[in-house]
Amino acid sequence: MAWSGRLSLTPPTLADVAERAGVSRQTVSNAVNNPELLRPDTLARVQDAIAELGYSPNRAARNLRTRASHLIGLKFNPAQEGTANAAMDRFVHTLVETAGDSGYHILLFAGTTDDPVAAYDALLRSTAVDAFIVTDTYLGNPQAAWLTSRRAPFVAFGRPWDNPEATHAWVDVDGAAGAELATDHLLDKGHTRIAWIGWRKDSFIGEDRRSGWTRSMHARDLPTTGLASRVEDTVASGREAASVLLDEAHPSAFVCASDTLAMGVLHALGDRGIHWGRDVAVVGFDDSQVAQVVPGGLTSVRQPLEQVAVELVKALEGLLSTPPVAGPGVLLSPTLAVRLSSG
Amino acid sequence: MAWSGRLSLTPPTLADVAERAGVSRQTVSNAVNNPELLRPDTLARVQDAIAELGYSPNRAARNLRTRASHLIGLKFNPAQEGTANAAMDRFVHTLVETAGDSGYHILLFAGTTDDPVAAYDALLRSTAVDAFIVTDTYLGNPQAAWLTSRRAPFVAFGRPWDNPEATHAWVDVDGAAGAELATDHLLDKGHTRIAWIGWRKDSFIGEDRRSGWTRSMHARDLPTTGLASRVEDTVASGREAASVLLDEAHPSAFVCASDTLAMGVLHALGDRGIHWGRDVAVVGFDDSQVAQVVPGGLTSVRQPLEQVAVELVKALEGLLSTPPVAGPGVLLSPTLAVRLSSG
DNA sequence: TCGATCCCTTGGATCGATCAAGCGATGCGG
DNA sequence: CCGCATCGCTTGATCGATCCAAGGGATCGA
Repeated sequence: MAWSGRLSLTPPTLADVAERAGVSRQTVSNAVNNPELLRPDTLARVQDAIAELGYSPNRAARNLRTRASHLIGLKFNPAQEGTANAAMDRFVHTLVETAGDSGYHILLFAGTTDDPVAAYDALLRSTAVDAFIVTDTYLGNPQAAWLTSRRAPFVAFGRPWDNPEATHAWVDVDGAAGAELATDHLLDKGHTRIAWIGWRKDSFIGEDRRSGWTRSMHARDLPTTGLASRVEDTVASGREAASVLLDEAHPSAFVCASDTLAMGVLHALGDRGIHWGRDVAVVGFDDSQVAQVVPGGLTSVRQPLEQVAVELVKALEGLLSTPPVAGPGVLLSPTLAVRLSSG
Repeated sequence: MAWSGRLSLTPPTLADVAERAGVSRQTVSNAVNNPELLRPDTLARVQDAIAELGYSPNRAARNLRTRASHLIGLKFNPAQEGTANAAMDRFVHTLVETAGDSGYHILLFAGTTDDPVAAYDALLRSTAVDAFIVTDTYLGNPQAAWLTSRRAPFVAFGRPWDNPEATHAWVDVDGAAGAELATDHLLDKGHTRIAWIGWRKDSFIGEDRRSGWTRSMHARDLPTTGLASRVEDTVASGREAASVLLDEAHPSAFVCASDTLAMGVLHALGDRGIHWGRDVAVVGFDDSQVAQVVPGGLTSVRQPLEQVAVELVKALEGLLSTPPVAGPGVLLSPTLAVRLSSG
């Protein structure tokens, strides 16, 4: 506060504080970074001076000397229009908070689709960030391999599906367990013909979630053939897939790989005057805002994004400490947000 | 690329490039910052060396010398659970892209609710950011006044409702025009009894949007008394308000201050077996993902967030140029995304 | 031939913090 | 009383880019 009233617009420096407290610059530096090195009375005197002047270390200078920026790079991938996947919002928020508690800020950057590593490269070369959090792992992950070869510290939100040999740190949510949770929930409600609507086969995440559904069905010796459909992640294709399944397989419940697809199912049911939640149960995936506000509510698998953020930051702290501590992967379990759509 | 293969893990410096290109450090610096000062052939030679070494200026060093970080601070306010307001997502994305084109990155930080300016203060004092984009202006805006007194460059997304004298730069969307657009649309469809469900009176934005509805109604000499309701921004209160209005005022259409409230209206209509879109029209506000994926689609006022981002960055560039150019406020017009809920 | 550009070099200082070495005072054992 | 380690603090160098001032060499026109 103090210096804002002064004539000079430049913030106070370490030297200013030193002069005021009657000590050397280094002592002030120690007061800030290694207080235990100072005698209590000196420390108090320096802290008083710091408070009086409203001193805060200059980031640029500190970054230059210590070769660290205390910034974590995050490529911001927005939700697609017309889908229900707004997980980024909730995730980023807790990430910002958690990182902040550890003294890190999040630096957002945009990526060009044609060259996915260009933006990472630019930030690394200019030493603008200390590490990255990589989230766009839906279809393989060229960034991870590239960052590894570059020896750049990073943690991935998402398993290295395309490369089981990968040794980097990662945090992920067990999608199979989520789908299993959803299917078990429906089975417990008495359903036996439970259909699956998921993504196309080239999606690792989609196949993972699907495996939870099969696992759950097979555990009760129920058939799955003819009950599954794999489509694009849009409301329209979810609606179409549901329509076909209703005609051909007569399911009494649906589990979907996303809330977007689940909305498509609701749409198809509405077309036929079927009362969803009463006549046919529907469960989505991601617990998006859509699931929360649609009349009656859509039962949906909820990813523990807050926990994910905490684990990511924990892993990053390990990587950035000296010596670096490389943790193994962390797999978290989702929960089920039960609402009226599942009866 | 090049240096990543070398034994040394330190990135190349300006001096390295200079040596390789056979020029002085100053010339390399000029090649990067003032290319027009160099003879074309020298420039090419230096650029080759830069490319070969994979050189990129060290941000920390540059920041220290130039007293600029090329970072824009943005407090990340997440959408509330259970509401449909995920505008942040779309807004942040375009902001990151637009800022990136101008050489700026976005630094996210979290704010504590008890002291709204503490986080701003810390970043300013440590010279971590060059400027701020302030978005949380729903109920007055203490940050703006504080930042002004601190002489910190910033642009607000949202008008200075609580202080018309404020001189800072801002960008906003004309909420009244949006509500007017929505109401006119319904009037054109033949509706005359159009109800309004908005926020509590202490919300400047809510009152602004409401004024668009009254303006539109009065322009056609239609009454508004008894047709309006002011509640919390939740699905439940929207539902309740709609229910009361349906009983007492028998409207044939609703205009809402948010998609969240509009979802509440859909809920209330569903409760009574009224077919929305056919029997009763509904229009929401914000064009959230919910509006886009709800079966049939919810007609909604769409804010031009991409334009907002562009204008914000433009204003910031003005503020950060020398001499600073302070632009006046910019008011943008929303559009209407028409879907089946309005017939 | 002289001077005026133009393009680049040279050497240095600077931004503000941290690192590494060093120095005086104190305490303790021999 | 000396030697030596320890504590608490100071001093000079350093990170890498930019800014500044002065000047040198080549080219060109007068």
